[in-house]
Amino acid sequence: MPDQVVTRFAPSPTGALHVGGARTALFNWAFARKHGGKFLLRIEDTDLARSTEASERSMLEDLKWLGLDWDNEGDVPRQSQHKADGIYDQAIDKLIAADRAYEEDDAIRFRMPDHDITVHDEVLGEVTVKAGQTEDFIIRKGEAGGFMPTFHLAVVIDDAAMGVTHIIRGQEHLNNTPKHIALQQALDLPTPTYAHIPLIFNADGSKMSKRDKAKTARAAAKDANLQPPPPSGEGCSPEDITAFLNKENDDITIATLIAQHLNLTLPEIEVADFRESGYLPETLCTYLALLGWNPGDDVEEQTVKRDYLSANFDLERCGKSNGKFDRDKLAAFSADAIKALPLEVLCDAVWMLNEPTLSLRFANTNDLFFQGFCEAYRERSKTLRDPVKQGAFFFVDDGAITYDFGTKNMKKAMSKGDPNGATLLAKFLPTLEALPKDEFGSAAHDAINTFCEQRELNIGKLAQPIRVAISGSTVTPPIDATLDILGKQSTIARINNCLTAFNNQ
RNA sequence: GCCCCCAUCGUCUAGCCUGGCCCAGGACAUCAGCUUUUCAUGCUGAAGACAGGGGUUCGAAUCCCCUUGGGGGUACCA
Repeated sequence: MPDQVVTRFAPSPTGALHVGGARTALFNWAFARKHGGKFLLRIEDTDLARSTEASERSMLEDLKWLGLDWDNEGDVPRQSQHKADGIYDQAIDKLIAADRAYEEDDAIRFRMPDHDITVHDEVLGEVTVKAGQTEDFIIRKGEAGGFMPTFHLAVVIDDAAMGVTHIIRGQEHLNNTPKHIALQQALDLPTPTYAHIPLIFNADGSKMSKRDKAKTARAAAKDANLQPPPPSGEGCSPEDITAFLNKENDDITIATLIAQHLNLTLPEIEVADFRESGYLPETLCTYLALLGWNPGDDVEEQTVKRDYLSANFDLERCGKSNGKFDRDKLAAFSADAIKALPLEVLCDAVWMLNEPTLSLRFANTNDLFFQGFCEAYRERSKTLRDPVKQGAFFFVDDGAITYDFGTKNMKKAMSKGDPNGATLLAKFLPTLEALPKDEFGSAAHDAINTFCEQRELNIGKLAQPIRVAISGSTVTPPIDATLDILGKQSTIARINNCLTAFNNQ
């Protein structure tokens, strides 16, 4: 191990940071932290046409959100700048002078050596590529590419310039490594230690890509028998939608529109998607770390947090085989993490999601009713969005709750038995009305108990009709907590509405 | 096609390097039971894998070879 370990994450800013990149970043970060070294960032923007500043900004933001801090904050090198500084041209001149590179058309090609090259990989072991197996490759693009260095030349030079000692990257680069080693040798640069980590795929083995969103939206549209026009909206015409449904494009905007219209969640691919869906950054780090790395001894998710990784991560325990991204497992980790959160932290995290409906009923994070709301849903939530999703009935007007008394569960709650739920509900209403506004939930709970005991009824006989009345469904958190959050006024109003609707059906 | 990598339950994996403690352990998912005023949670239990074939060895998930399967690369993308 060198005196000072230096790792780097070097994304090309051509889109959003996606989970594969996030894991690469995480491993580089963890390895550097473990060895008290440095974790650096670099922007690989040699592809002038595809690189954007917006993408660069979003990637840095996503890394920050994940909690992966880098040590060259404020001084993140960009290859386009290095090009301007002339450091690539110097190397090219040197290679041409030594006859290790030659011009072809207006590009410059590196001459591969005629000996075998062995990569000493920390996770895969020794990989030898025979002489003649790798073709001479372009190191500087022609005029069309702005005479920019290619990725191969730029990485080699920049890694050396930044003093990078360990390169942890995806296995898609394994075949590039002999090229890079050859370049390092020709340029008299040291060869860093390499570690190629396995790739991440979808559960069905396909590549995880943005197109999955379009595919999901299309499939859902087909299932719902969505005819072309429906969701058209801002900046999107019926023709656009037809084109999208006919697979003429994979426009994410249209996919998102359809998803909203159909009320479905598109598969998360990029880090930002997971944040948007309400996953905690720590949860994503844990899941990603365990997909490809494992501390052994049956150590599982509850232990493998960022701090643990920065103290224990190593290359020896990286797996060699590709993994499949399992959303159920991530969700399970997320549910566990949410359960373990201190209440204030949970409240802040839910509030930060900026759900517009939240401020309709709650003042701020310190609102005791909001805290009750978060507490009521913590055990039921897989993501931070779940409280608002599952508790949507809290946020509508009392008159806007709709009742469908025809479904099996609703029938059971309201119509079955003698007396039936609706009758019990009507009988119980005066008792509720007589209760004080404060501590309404627990008072109501006591009243329900008494009411049922007197009549030798199972508590559910009354609790279920109340659930139905206040939520329009048979599922809510425990009655006392729910009524506490909802308050006396809304509870009474909803019960009245419900009884009216029931009698009018 | 050629080159490279990989191969344990459906999934992520422990065990493999340093063969015997492994008729293979954990987690997620699944199923069943208990808890329960709904939904969850929680608890208990069940089912579930060494890709196939050859070797080596007293003994192989562990070492070697072949086959098969999966993946990556083969760009003036990174």
